[in-house]
This record gives sequence, C-alpha cells and structure tokens, in this order.
Amino acid sequence: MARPAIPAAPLRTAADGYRKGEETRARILDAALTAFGNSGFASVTTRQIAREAGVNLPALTYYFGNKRGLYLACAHAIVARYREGMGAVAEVSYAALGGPLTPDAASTLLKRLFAALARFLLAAPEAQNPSLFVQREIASPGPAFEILYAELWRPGIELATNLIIRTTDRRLTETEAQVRAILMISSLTGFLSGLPVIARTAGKADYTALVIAALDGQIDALARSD
Amino acid sequence: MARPAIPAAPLRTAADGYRKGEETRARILDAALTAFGNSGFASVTTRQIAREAGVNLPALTYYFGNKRGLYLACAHAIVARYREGMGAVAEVSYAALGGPLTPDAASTLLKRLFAALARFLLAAPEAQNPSLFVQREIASPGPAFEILYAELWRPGIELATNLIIRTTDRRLTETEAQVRAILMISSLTGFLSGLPVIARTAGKADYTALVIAALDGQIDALARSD
DNA sequence: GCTCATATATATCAATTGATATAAATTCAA
DNA sequence: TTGAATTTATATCAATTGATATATATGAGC
Repeated sequence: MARPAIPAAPLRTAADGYRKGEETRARILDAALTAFGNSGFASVTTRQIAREAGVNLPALTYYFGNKRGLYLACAHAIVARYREGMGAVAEVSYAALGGPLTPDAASTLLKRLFAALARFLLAAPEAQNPSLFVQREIASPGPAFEILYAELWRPGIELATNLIIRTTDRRLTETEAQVRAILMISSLTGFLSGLPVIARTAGKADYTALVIAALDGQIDALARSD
Repeated sequence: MARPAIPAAPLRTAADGYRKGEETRARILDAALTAFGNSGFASVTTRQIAREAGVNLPALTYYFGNKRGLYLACAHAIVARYREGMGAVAEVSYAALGGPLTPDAASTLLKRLFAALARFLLAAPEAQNPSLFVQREIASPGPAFEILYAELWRPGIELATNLIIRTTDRRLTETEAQVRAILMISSLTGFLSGLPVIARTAGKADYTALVIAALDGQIDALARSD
C-alpha cells in the first residue's frame, strides 16, 4: 500500500530523491495559501484548489491527508515565512530587551520592527497575503488557531508590548501597553485587508512609506503619553 | 400560492397584523447575525441558523428567500444599527465640516467620533459583533460587499479622512490622511477581533477606556505630525 | 532494461447542504 | 365562529463536497 497512515501536519514532506513530487506538493500548497487566505477554510473547496494547482483531487489527499491537513500545512508555511521575513529584526529586539534600554533606543527598535512588518506585509504578493489568513483564524478560531496564536500572534504582541513599555519608560502598565500593541498591529493588518478596496478609487500608490510614516508618528507619540 | 416571487432584500417584512411572524423573523435574523458574524457566509449552514433560532428549515426560505437573502438582511440590519448608534455623532461632524473649522475643533470632533465608535463596538454583545461581519466582507468581498462598502466603510473613511485633514490644518494630503483614517479604524476593528483571544489571559477589563485613551493620544499626535 | 517505490489519473461513494413541494396548523378579521 | 390569509412542519430532491478504492503512469537505482 502506497498511502501511509495519517501523520501530524505534513503528510508527505519530500520523499527524497523524487524531485517532481516535491514540486507538485509546493504547487498545491501555493494554491491553497492563496485560496484559503482570500476566502477562508469553509469557502474553499478542495476541487478549486486542485484545479488551481493543476492537479487532480486525490493529489491533495496524497500529499496532505485531507483538507484540514492542507490547511494546517498552510499555517505552518505562513509561520515559516514570517520567521524568514521578520526573524532577524525580532531577534535584535529580543536581545536588547535582555539588558538596559533607554526609551529612545526602545523607540528606535519599535520603529524598526513595525517598519519591517509593514514592508513584509505590503511586499507580499497581493493575492497571497499571509496577514488575512492569520487575521481570520484569530478572529474566529479554526483548525489552525493554536499554531498561529502560539507561534505568531502571542509572541508578536508580547514583543511589541515590552518594547512599548520601555519606550514609555515604564509609565504604562502591561495591560495599557498591550492594548497599544494590539491596536498598532491591528491597524496594519486591517489596512492590508482594506487595501484592495482602497486601490479601487485611489491608485495603488506606494502606501508602504505612508504607513511607516504614520506608525512612526504613533510611536513618537508614545513617548509623550501621560 | 402563498409564496411570492423573490424580491430584493427583505422578502417578508411584516405582513402587518400578524405579530408572531415578525417575531420569528427577528429570531432568525438574530441567529443569523450571530452565526454569520462569527464564522462567515460559507461556514454557516442554514440548518444551524434554523436550529439556533428554534425554527425549521423552510422558515428561512419563507422569510428571506434563500441563504443569500438572509445574509443580505443581516448586512442591512448592521447598517441600521450603525446608523442608530453612530448617526448622531457623525451628523455633528458632517455639519461642522461644512463651515470653517480650527484644528483644535476638528481634533475634538475626531476624538468624539472615535470614542463613540469604540464605545459602540465594545458595548455590543460579544457574540454578536457587527464589526467582524463588516471586516470579513471588506477583506474578501461576498454577497453583502456593496451594501457595507457604500453604506458604512466608504462614508466612515471619508468622514475620518476629512476630519484628519482639518485636524492637521491641511498639512496632510488626502491620501496621507486617508491612510491614517484607515489605520485608526482598522486598529479598532482589529482590536475587537483579537479581544476574545486577549481575554483568555488578561481578564476582561474595561478596555473601552484604555482604547479611547490610546486613540486620543494618536489624534493628539496628528496635530504635531510633520 | 527490470523492478519497485513514487506519483498521477479515473470513477465512484456517502454525507451534507440549500432548497422545495406539500400538508398541517395557527392567527386575525368580519 | 367561520374562513381565508398567514405561518409552521414533514418529507424529499438534486447538487456539491470531501474522501477513497483502484488502476495507470513515471522515475530512480541496480
């Protein structure tokens, strides 16, 4: 029997030696990321993904076990992409938080962090925005909630919260700083959701710079907060 | 034949004289608002809504034509709720924008507007948050996109944008102000999406005050922006 | 080139879903 | 109270969906 028992997340990772298999697996994952990201778990049919990926239906089962497995694989892929795109910048902040940190230095780190996040999110191919996938899963928990919450959402909020606390010279309570952190991150992800709609009327300008400028302004304001 | 041809949005509004019918119609709409709001159009089955509303399946068809009609009715209901909750505050700003307006006055109006929005959204029964419904539909347009975009999203963004322009004494371009407006509104709606998750760890504090304070800080920062 | 694991394709199943035909019951007005 | 309009309930349909059994093709290693 060729099909193994259903394992955890990635049913069939590589099958080393067979290049083509890995390619179709990637194609399926890619199509799934786009489809799930844009429409959510339930709205997307496995046939849609298969067609979009240029494979037939059983291929999904073959590589990912079932629809849920494919969805989870998408979540894992998104986490990996975030790590790849944001890991380095985040590391710097983590390291700095270990020692003493002046408000100004914290403010600079915070700006860098959000600028990197803005660039990362706005740079992603419009159709395949990881932020929407995450947002949806957090807003109404589905199969991938635990992964995304534990690996992305919570660490991200925590990091931003701690930087905000240092930026404000510990004048904010943890809860207050957390609210600020969530508001700032949400503003970014929310902006991305609305972007296709905005681009309707206004041209698709280089929003990146504008967004970063706005966030910088917010961070500067933090230092002056009561 | 008792069933009429399928009309626009509300298939059966009242059938005046029959009280009970209107009540069950309301119960269905209520269940639909909760279900659709939490999980989106495709994730929810008509049977779920019927069971939750305590009616049988054909009742949905009877009152709303079909699933899509019920979804649209939800959108209309949400628009009505927003108007009810925010209309007065928005009117004040609209009127003020008609004449001359000092930055300070604009700033005050902006603060009032966002405070009202925050209160409105955070006050809504947690399970039945209109913001999630709207957010979802804007992020990935569905049957109710046009309604929500034309009746809520666009007017809201426009109002906030114009107030921001006045707050900054016209130092920001329309696009810059629009970006700011979207970021601020998104921060609120995004915060709401995350709230159930936050309430996991931190207690369900009175986030309203904290959120309003944060938004006020942002608005104050606008006046000082480059 | 043979062989076997790997990969792709065909055909089909059982369950769910939105929707409807149709019948029974309820409500209000005269 | 009667009767017609309105509302609710039963049973069922056709289409879609996720999934699988099964057959065929492809590629790697000897």
